[in-house]
Amino acid sequence: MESKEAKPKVKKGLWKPEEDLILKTYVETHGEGNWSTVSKKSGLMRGGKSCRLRWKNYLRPNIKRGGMSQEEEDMIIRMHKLLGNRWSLIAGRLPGRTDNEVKNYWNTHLNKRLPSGKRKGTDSNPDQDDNNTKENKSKRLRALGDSQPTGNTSPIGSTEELEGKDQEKEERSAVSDLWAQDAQSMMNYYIESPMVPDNNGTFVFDDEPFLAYWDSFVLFESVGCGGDW
DNA sequence: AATGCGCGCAACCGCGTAGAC
DNA sequence: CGTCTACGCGGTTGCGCGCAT
Repeated sequence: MESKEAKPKVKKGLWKPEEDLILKTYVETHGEGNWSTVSKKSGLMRGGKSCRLRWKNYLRPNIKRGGMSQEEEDMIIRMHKLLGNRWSLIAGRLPGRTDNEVKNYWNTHLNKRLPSGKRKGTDSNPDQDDNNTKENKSKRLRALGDSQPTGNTSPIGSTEELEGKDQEKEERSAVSDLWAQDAQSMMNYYIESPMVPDNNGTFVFDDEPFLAYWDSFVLFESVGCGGDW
């Protein structure tokens, strides 16, 4: 009974060191992308998603593992207040950190520490709870505009499709207001108490990182979604 | 010393979006 | 223009470890 037609082709579970080595070698040789073919060509019996996740979260160069610094923690909290559960965006501002790690860190360390912290699975910002349902997810993405390096759609592009959709307009307006308020407080915060360079140099939030951090906000504002704060 | 419980982390799953055909 | 495929993101689950009883 071993030769079954429905044998599981895709391996699951924890990655073994040898699997890591295979994947790392393969990606370093052939580059990222085409994850669906990586498993076949490299000999790994893993799904493309699994390979991509493993590379992105653990094998990629410059990955920083281990405890978060106070600055990183503070950054996560403030970014989450601004962005909600936009883990990839938050992680994008933390050099060497991945969205998965940020997400886990939030769920396990930060969420419970906050006054209104919720339990696992309902980790959204209370202020934005209604906005974090799957139903509204795509709406929010369009309204906020994703600053993905892949060059995603402009938030403006979808506005033309909103004819008669007052609900979406209201939502966009509400989001805009929220951003304006929080951006203002963010600006005040960094003006009054700017980040200082970390002792070990792992995290610097002084000049350029600050600008890099703000570029998404500027992008958002510049596309006409926000007011002038 | 053994058992149970809780916590943290790694990985999987489903959905949405973008690009190719 | 419509359909298909691959990629990326966020939510959720399961496993392993450490601590308390």
